[in-house]
Amino acid sequence: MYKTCILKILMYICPMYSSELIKGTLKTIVLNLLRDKGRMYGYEITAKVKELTEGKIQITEGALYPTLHSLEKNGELETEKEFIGKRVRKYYSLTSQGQETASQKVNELADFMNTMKFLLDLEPKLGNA
Amino acid sequence: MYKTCILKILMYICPMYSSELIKGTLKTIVLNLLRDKGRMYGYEITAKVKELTEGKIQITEGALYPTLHSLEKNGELETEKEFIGKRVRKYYSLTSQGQETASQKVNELADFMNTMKFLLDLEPKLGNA
DNA sequence: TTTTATACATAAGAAAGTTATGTGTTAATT
DNA sequence: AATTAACACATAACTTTCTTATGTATAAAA
Repeated sequence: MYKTCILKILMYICPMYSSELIKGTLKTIVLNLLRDKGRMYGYEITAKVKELTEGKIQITEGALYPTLHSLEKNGELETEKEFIGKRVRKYYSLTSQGQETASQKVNELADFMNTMKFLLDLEPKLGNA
Repeated sequence: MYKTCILKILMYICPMYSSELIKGTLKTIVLNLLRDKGRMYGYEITAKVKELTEGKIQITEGALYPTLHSLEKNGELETEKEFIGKRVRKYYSLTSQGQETASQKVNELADFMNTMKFLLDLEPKLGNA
Protein backbone atom coordinates (compact mmCIF):
# COMPACT_ATOMS: atom_id res chain seq x y z
CA MET A 1 0.00 0.00 0.00
CA TYR A 2 1.12 3.53 -0.74
CA LYS A 3 -0.72 5.01 2.23
CA THR A 4 2.41 6.18 4.01
CA CYS A 5 3.77 7.78 0.89
CA ILE A 6 0.50 9.46 0.03
CA LEU A 7 0.22 10.81 3.56
CA LYS A 8 3.66 12.37 3.28
CA ILE A 9 2.73 14.06 0.03
CA LEU A 10 -0.50 15.31 1.56
CA MET A 11 1.39 16.68 4.55
CA TYR A 12 3.63 18.59 2.18
CA ILE A 13 0.72 20.06 0.25
CA CYS A 14 -1.43 20.72 3.31
CA PRO A 15 0.76 21.21 6.38
CA MET A 16 -0.62 20.44 9.83
CA TYR A 17 0.58 21.83 13.11
CA SER A 18 3.04 19.76 15.07
CA SER A 19 1.09 17.72 17.55
CA GLU A 20 2.70 19.29 20.62
CA LEU A 21 0.85 22.51 19.87
CA ILE A 22 -2.54 20.85 19.79
CA LYS A 23 -1.86 19.15 23.10
CA GLY A 24 -3.69 20.88 25.85
CA THR A 25 -6.13 22.70 23.60
CA LEU A 26 -8.32 19.73 22.70
CA LYS A 27 -10.73 20.02 25.62
CA THR A 28 -11.12 23.72 25.01
CA ILE A 29 -11.85 23.16 21.34
CA VAL A 30 -14.47 20.52 22.08
CA LEU A 31 -16.18 22.49 24.85
CA ASN A 32 -16.28 25.63 22.74
CA LEU A 33 -17.71 23.85 19.71
CA LEU A 34 -20.42 22.24 21.79
CA ARG A 35 -21.28 25.58 23.34
CA ASP A 36 -21.65 26.99 19.87
CA LYS A 37 -23.53 24.15 18.19
CA GLY A 38 -25.63 22.89 21.07
CA ARG A 39 -25.04 19.21 20.46
CA MET A 40 -22.71 17.18 18.29
CA TYR A 41 -21.48 13.63 17.95
CA GLY A 42 -17.84 12.63 17.98
CA TYR A 43 -17.28 12.05 14.32
CA GLU A 44 -19.00 15.35 13.57
CA ILE A 45 -16.59 17.19 15.87
CA THR A 46 -13.52 15.87 14.07
CA ALA A 47 -15.06 16.76 10.72
CA LYS A 48 -16.08 20.26 11.82
CA VAL A 49 -12.66 21.12 13.25
CA LYS A 50 -10.97 19.86 10.10
CA GLU A 51 -13.32 21.92 7.96
CA LEU A 52 -13.03 25.12 10.01
CA THR A 53 -9.25 24.95 10.08
CA GLU A 54 -8.88 23.91 6.46
CA GLY A 55 -7.25 20.67 7.51
CA LYS A 56 -4.63 22.31 9.70
CA ILE A 57 -6.03 20.76 12.85
CA GLN A 58 -7.09 17.16 12.57
CA ILE A 59 -8.31 15.56 15.76
CA THR A 60 -7.63 11.86 15.78
CA GLU A 61 -10.27 9.51 17.10
CA GLY A 62 -7.77 8.03 19.53
CA ALA A 63 -7.50 11.48 21.09
CA LEU A 64 -11.12 12.56 20.82
CA TYR A 65 -13.06 9.66 22.28
CA PRO A 66 -11.05 9.34 25.49
CA THR A 67 -11.38 13.10 25.92
CA LEU A 68 -15.15 12.99 25.46
CA HIS A 69 -15.42 10.11 27.91
CA SER A 70 -13.37 11.91 30.51
CA LEU A 71 -15.36 15.13 30.11
CA GLU A 72 -18.57 13.15 30.53
CA LYS A 73 -17.23 11.29 33.55
CA ASN A 74 -16.29 14.64 35.01
CA GLY A 75 -19.79 16.03 34.60
CA GLU A 76 -19.06 18.53 31.86
CA LEU A 77 -20.95 16.67 29.15
CA GLU A 78 -24.09 14.57 28.90
CA THR A 79 -25.02 12.17 26.12
CA GLU A 80 -27.96 10.74 24.25
CA LYS A 81 -27.76 7.88 21.79
CA GLU A 82 -29.54 8.01 18.48
CA PHE A 83 -29.94 5.43 15.78
CA ILE A 84 -29.46 6.37 12.15
CA GLY A 85 -30.73 3.19 10.54
CA LYS A 86 -28.73 0.55 12.40
CA ARG A 87 -25.83 2.88 13.12
CA VAL A 88 -25.39 4.39 16.57
CA ARG A 89 -24.63 8.02 17.14
CA LYS A 90 -23.74 9.42 20.53
CA TYR A 91 -24.68 13.06 20.82
CA TYR A 92 -22.84 15.16 23.36
CA SER A 93 -24.02 18.42 24.91
CA LEU A 94 -22.79 20.67 27.71
CA THR A 95 -24.14 20.41 31.21
CA SER A 96 -24.48 23.67 33.13
CA GLN A 97 -21.12 22.90 34.69
CA GLY A 98 -19.78 22.34 31.20
CA GLN A 99 -21.00 25.79 30.16
CA GLU A 100 -18.95 27.37 32.90
CA THR A 101 -15.91 25.27 32.20
CA ALA A 102 -16.13 26.16 28.51
CA SER A 103 -16.07 29.87 29.29
CA GLN A 104 -13.20 29.50 31.70
CA LYS A 105 -11.13 27.41 29.32
CA VAL A 106 -11.67 29.73 26.36
CA ASN A 107 -10.81 32.80 28.43
CA GLU A 108 -7.70 31.13 29.77
CA LEU A 109 -6.56 30.13 26.30
CA ALA A 110 -7.22 33.61 24.90
CA ASP A 111 -5.23 35.14 27.75
CA PHE A 112 -2.45 32.62 27.27
CA MET A 113 -2.23 33.43 23.57
CA ASN A 114 -1.92 37.13 24.33
CA THR A 115 0.86 36.44 26.78
CA MET A 116 2.62 34.24 24.23
CA LYS A 117 2.32 36.89 21.55
CA PHE A 118 3.93 39.40 23.86
CA LEU A 119 6.62 36.93 24.93
CA LEU A 120 7.46 36.08 21.33
CA ASP A 121 7.57 39.74 20.30
CA LEU A 122 4.73 39.26 17.87
CA GLU A 123 2.94 42.34 19.13
CA PRO A 124 4.58 45.75 19.58
CA LYS A 125 3.30 46.17 23.16
CA LEU A 126 1.22 44.58 25.86
CA GLY A 127 -1.72 46.97 25.68
CA ASN A 128 -2.11 47.30 29.41
CA ALA A 129 -2.32 51.02 30.16
CA MET B 1 4.88 23.88 57.00
CA TYR B 2 2.37 26.20 55.39
CA LYS B 3 3.97 25.94 51.96
CA THR B 4 0.97 24.27 50.34
CA CYS B 5 -1.39 26.82 51.80
CA ILE B 6 0.78 29.76 50.81
CA LEU B 7 1.08 28.39 47.28
CA LYS B 8 -2.71 28.21 47.02
CA ILE B 9 -3.07 31.80 48.14
CA LEU B 10 -0.38 32.89 45.69
CA MET B 11 -2.11 31.02 42.88
CA TYR B 12 -5.28 32.88 43.70
CA ILE B 13 -3.58 36.24 43.73
CA CYS B 14 -1.39 35.54 40.74
CA PRO B 15 -2.99 32.89 38.51
CA MET B 16 -0.81 30.74 36.26
CA TYR B 17 -1.85 28.97 33.11
CA SER B 18 -2.76 25.33 33.35
CA SER B 19 0.28 23.32 32.52
CA GLU B 20 -1.23 21.65 29.47
CA LEU B 21 -1.14 24.95 27.66
CA ILE B 22 2.52 25.49 28.25
CA LYS B 23 3.29 22.02 27.00
CA GLY B 24 4.50 22.18 23.46
CA THR B 25 5.49 25.83 23.57
CA LEU B 26 8.54 25.48 25.80
CA LYS B 27 11.07 24.85 23.03
CA THR B 28 9.70 27.76 21.06
CA ILE B 29 9.95 30.08 24.06
CA VAL B 30 13.53 29.05 24.77
CA LEU B 31 14.69 29.30 21.17
CA ASN B 32 13.05 32.69 20.72
CA LEU B 33 14.54 34.10 23.91
CA LEU B 34 18.01 32.94 22.95
CA ARG B 35 17.61 34.46 19.51
CA ASP B 36 16.72 37.72 21.15
CA LYS B 37 19.30 37.80 23.95
CA GLY B 38 22.22 36.07 22.26
CA ARG B 39 23.18 33.86 25.17
CA MET B 40 21.60 32.92 28.46
CA TYR B 41 21.96 30.34 31.19
CA GLY B 42 19.19 28.10 32.39
CA TYR B 43 18.27 29.81 35.60
CA GLU B 44 18.27 33.14 33.77
CA ILE B 45 15.75 31.80 31.25
CA THR B 46 13.27 30.76 33.92
CA ALA B 47 13.65 34.13 35.64
CA LYS B 48 13.26 36.10 32.41
CA VAL B 49 10.13 34.25 31.32
CA LYS B 50 8.60 34.71 34.75
CA GLU B 51 9.44 38.41 34.67
CA LEU B 52 8.17 39.03 31.13
CA THR B 53 4.89 37.22 31.78
CA GLU B 54 4.38 38.70 35.24
CA GLY B 55 4.52 35.26 36.79
CA LYS B 56 1.90 33.76 34.52
CA ILE B 57 4.36 31.38 32.90
CA GLN B 58 6.80 29.74 35.26
CA ILE B 59 9.11 27.22 33.69
CA THR B 60 10.10 24.53 36.15
CA GLU B 61 13.68 23.35 36.24
CA GLY B 62 12.55 19.77 35.73
CA ALA B 63 11.09 20.87 32.42
CA LEU B 64 13.78 23.31 31.35
CA TYR B 65 16.99 21.38 31.81
CA PRO B 66 15.92 18.25 29.91
CA THR B 67 14.68 20.54 27.14
CA LEU B 68 17.98 22.41 26.95
CA HIS B 69 19.89 19.13 26.90
CA SER B 70 17.77 17.74 24.12
CA LEU B 71 18.08 20.92 22.05
CA GLU B 72 21.84 20.80 22.50
CA LYS B 73 22.01 17.14 21.61
CA ASN B 74 19.99 17.93 18.51
CA GLY B 75 22.42 20.60 17.37
CA GLU B 76 20.19 23.60 17.97
CA LEU B 77 22.19 24.97 20.89
CA GLU B 78 25.84 25.17 21.92
CA THR B 79 27.19 25.78 25.40
CA GLU B 80 30.08 27.34 27.27
CA LYS B 81 30.68 26.97 30.97
CA GLU B 82 31.60 29.92 33.11
CA PHE B 83 32.59 30.16 36.73
CA ILE B 84 31.13 32.86 38.95
CA GLY B 85 33.34 32.39 41.98
CA LYS B 86 32.98 28.67 42.61
CA ARG B 87 29.54 28.45 41.04
CA VAL B 88 29.13 27.04 37.54
CA ARG B 89 26.98 28.64 34.89
CA LYS B 90 26.23 27.00 31.57
CA TYR B 91 25.55 29.55 28.89
CA TYR B 92 23.48 28.48 25.91
CA SER B 93 23.40 30.10 22.48
CA LEU B 94 21.83 29.22 19.14
CA THR B 95 23.76 27.43 16.43
CA SER B 96 22.99 28.44 12.87
CA GLN B 97 20.63 25.49 12.71
CA GLY B 98 19.07 26.75 15.90
CA GLN B 99 18.46 30.14 14.30
CA GLU B 100 16.48 28.52 11.54
CA THR B 101 14.54 26.29 13.90
CA ALA B 102 13.70 29.29 16.08
CA SER B 103 12.18 31.12 13.09
CA GLN B 104 10.23 28.09 11.99
CA LYS B 105 8.88 27.38 15.45
CA VAL B 106 7.82 30.96 16.09
CA ASN B 107 6.09 31.20 12.72
CA GLU B 108 4.29 27.94 13.28
CA LEU B 109 3.11 29.00 16.71
CA ALA B 110 1.92 32.38 15.42
CA ASP B 111 0.00 30.65 12.65
CA PHE B 112 -1.45 28.15 15.10
CA MET B 113 -2.63 30.92 17.39
CA ASN B 114 -4.39 32.64 14.51
CA THR B 115 -6.15 29.43 13.61
CA MET B 116 -7.15 28.90 17.23
CA LYS B 117 -8.51 32.41 17.52
CA PHE B 118 -10.63 31.82 14.48
CA LEU B 119 -11.75 28.41 15.72
CA LEU B 120 -12.72 29.81 19.09
CA ASP B 121 -14.59 32.72 17.54
CA LEU B 122 -12.28 35.22 19.17
CA GLU B 123 -11.85 37.14 15.94
CA PRO B 124 -14.72 38.28 13.71
CA LYS B 125 -13.22 36.81 10.53
CA LEU B 126 -10.20 34.99 9.15
CA GLY B 127 -8.76 37.87 7.12
CA ASN B 128 -7.96 35.79 4.09
CA ALA B 129 -9.38 37.68 1.11
C1' DT C 1 -17.13 -6.46 -4.82
C1' DT C 2 -13.99 -3.88 -2.88
C1' DT C 3 -12.94 0.47 -1.20
C1' DT C 4 -14.22 4.66 1.20
C1' DA C 5 -16.86 7.10 4.53
C1' DT C 6 -19.38 6.88 8.69
C1' DA C 7 -19.28 5.85 13.74
C1' DC C 8 -18.00 4.03 17.74
C1' DA C 9 -14.15 2.08 21.14
C1' DT C 10 -9.74 0.77 23.34
C1' DA C 11 -4.94 -0.54 24.18
C1' DA C 12 0.21 -0.10 23.69
C1' DG C 13 3.60 3.14 23.38
C1' DA C 14 5.87 7.83 23.09
C1' DA C 15 6.46 12.56 24.46
C1' DA C 16 6.72 16.08 27.49
C1' DG C 17 5.56 17.73 31.19
C1' DT C 18 5.18 17.69 37.05
C1' DT C 19 6.88 16.59 41.43
C1' DA C 20 10.42 15.25 44.23
C1' DT C 21 14.99 14.81 45.25
C1' DG C 22 19.92 15.68 45.23
C1' DT C 23 24.32 18.53 45.18
C1' DG C 24 26.68 22.63 46.19
C1' DT C 25 27.53 27.99 46.53
C1' DT C 26 26.33 32.65 47.95
C1' DA C 27 23.56 36.15 50.10
C1' DA C 28 20.27 37.53 53.45
C1' DT C 29 17.92 37.08 57.65
C1' DT C 30 17.12 36.08 62.45
C1' DA D 1 26.38 32.05 64.38
C1' DA D 2 22.85 29.61 62.34
C1' DT D 3 19.33 29.10 59.37
C1' DT D 4 16.74 30.25 55.44
C1' DA D 5 16.33 31.85 50.76
C1' DA D 6 18.22 32.55 46.27
C1' DC D 7 21.30 30.90 42.86
C1' DA D 8 22.59 27.06 39.63
C1' DC D 9 22.93 22.80 38.03
C1' DA D 10 20.99 17.73 37.37
C1' DT D 11 18.07 13.55 37.26
C1' DA D 12 14.57 10.03 38.27
C1' DA D 13 9.76 8.42 39.14
C1' DC D 14 5.38 9.36 37.80
C1' DT D 15 1.30 11.36 35.23
C1' DT D 16 -1.12 13.15 31.53
C1' DT D 17 -2.18 13.31 26.99
C1' DC D 18 -1.48 12.44 22.82
C1' DT D 19 -0.13 8.99 18.49
C1' DT D 20 -0.45 4.76 16.33
C1' DA D 21 -2.58 0.61 15.77
C1' DT D 22 -6.27 -2.29 16.12
C1' DG D 23 -11.06 -3.79 16.43
C1' DT D 24 -16.16 -3.81 15.32
C1' DA D 25 -19.87 -2.68 12.32
C1' DT D 26 -23.04 -0.11 8.85
C1' DA D 27 -23.80 2.55 4.55
C1' DA D 28 -22.54 4.41 0.29
C1' DA D 29 -19.77 4.64 -3.77
C1' DA D 30 -16.54 2.97 -7.28
